[in-house]
Amino acid sequence: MADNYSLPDKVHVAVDVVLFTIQRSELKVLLVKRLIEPFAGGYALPGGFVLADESLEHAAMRELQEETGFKAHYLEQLQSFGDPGRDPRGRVVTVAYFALLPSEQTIQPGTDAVEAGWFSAHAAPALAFDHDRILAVALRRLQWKLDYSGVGFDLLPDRFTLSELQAVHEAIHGHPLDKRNFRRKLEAGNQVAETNEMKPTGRKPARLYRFIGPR
Amino acid sequence: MADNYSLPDKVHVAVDVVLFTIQRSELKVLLVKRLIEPFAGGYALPGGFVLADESLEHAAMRELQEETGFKAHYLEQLQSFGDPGRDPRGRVVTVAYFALLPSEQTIQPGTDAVEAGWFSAHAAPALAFDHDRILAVALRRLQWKLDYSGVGFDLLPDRFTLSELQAVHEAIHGHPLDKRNFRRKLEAGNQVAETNEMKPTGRKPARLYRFIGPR
DNA sequence: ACAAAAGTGTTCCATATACACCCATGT
DNA sequence: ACATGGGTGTATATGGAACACTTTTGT
Repeated sequence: MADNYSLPDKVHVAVDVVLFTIQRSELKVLLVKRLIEPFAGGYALPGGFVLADESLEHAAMRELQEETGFKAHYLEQLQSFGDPGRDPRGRVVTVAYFALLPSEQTIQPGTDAVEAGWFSAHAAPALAFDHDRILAVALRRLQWKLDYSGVGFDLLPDRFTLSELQAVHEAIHGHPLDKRNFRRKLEAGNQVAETNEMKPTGRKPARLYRFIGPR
Repeated sequence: MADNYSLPDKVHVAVDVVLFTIQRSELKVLLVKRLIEPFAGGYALPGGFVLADESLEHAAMRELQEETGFKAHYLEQLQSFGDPGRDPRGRVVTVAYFALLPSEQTIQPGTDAVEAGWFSAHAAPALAFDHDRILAVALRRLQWKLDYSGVGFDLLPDRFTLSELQAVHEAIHGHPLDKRNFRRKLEAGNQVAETNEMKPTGRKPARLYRFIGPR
């Protein structure tokens, strides 16, 4: 770490959170409406500045909670974005986070501070700052993680049917999957265990499963 | 992005660079000796503070160049580290970068500003700050990228033998690979093309290859 | 009875792994 | 001539992809 340079006190650090959920088998992302300039009236990812004594993760959780009322079920760092000029107010480096919310909890957000809402993740409106780019990176990461870890479970309640889980995967990848292949892979992965409970579906009842093992 | 919070002007932004190279079939990482407190006399990753009007990538390249004289062949963002307390001087969020240098260029670094040197990446000394953690993350990323992209080529001169390339993979993964399987996978990947040149090896000459196609 | 989603196996193909010998050169 | 690393093929195991019918319930 160089000590032979004076500190540039004008660089600020923010966090932004890409919170995904599933609603009616569609992948949604949480956006907030900006009330003030710049980009007033436009949509942006929830986020804000990091406080002097909190970790980056804490800042991400706090901003999400304060701005939208939601508490993410899964949170991981995505990438940092710091091009000069990405924020017209000054030099802001943002650490982007990627978060998931189980579908049961996606009630409409409490409009405490700002207007927030769920938008189709695959067809989101144009966003403020470089948030389009951040969203695109988050989407790719989500698709990737889905195949290589059990991250899909964080989008469902703790008891779920296999068809519901498959719908999550289909919504994220944007194309249909083969039911039998999907189930075989799940068995092999030892990530789900059946329960004794059945879910009445209106037609033939479906067995409920629960998540086990490491994600 | 929250506007209802005053900006915490005490958060500084730095970059740190994990520069890998191959020397005598061993994976090495570039470390600098710290001349002043904190951690004076200890080793650390090269890095320093981001200037007000440069991109994060630019800061990474600049600090590497200034501190060690090296110019990375490949540079990509790794992850950001920002726990309060990671730097005893104050609140510093660092954006870590991951970089590669072809083995031909790993002459001893110019000791302009600080003492720098190459250390075994798998058995590096204890590092200042949280740089051990950063190095560990970089190593995992390197191993991962090696299998899923042509990143290994950035560690070799632009003409290389297949045995040299295999040695790079073995050094990074830390275990031997099967020669025929390794070569078959390369062919399938369409990432290398043979040249007409042969490299005299002291024994049977080896064909030189060059990198083609996307990495 | 019928509509609708739940559940269940097999075949085929591609990719990964294990393994051993001859070749060309410099000394 | 011999020592050294360069170069080459085959057989087996494993994982992914394609594909259709029966079952159970509510109406």
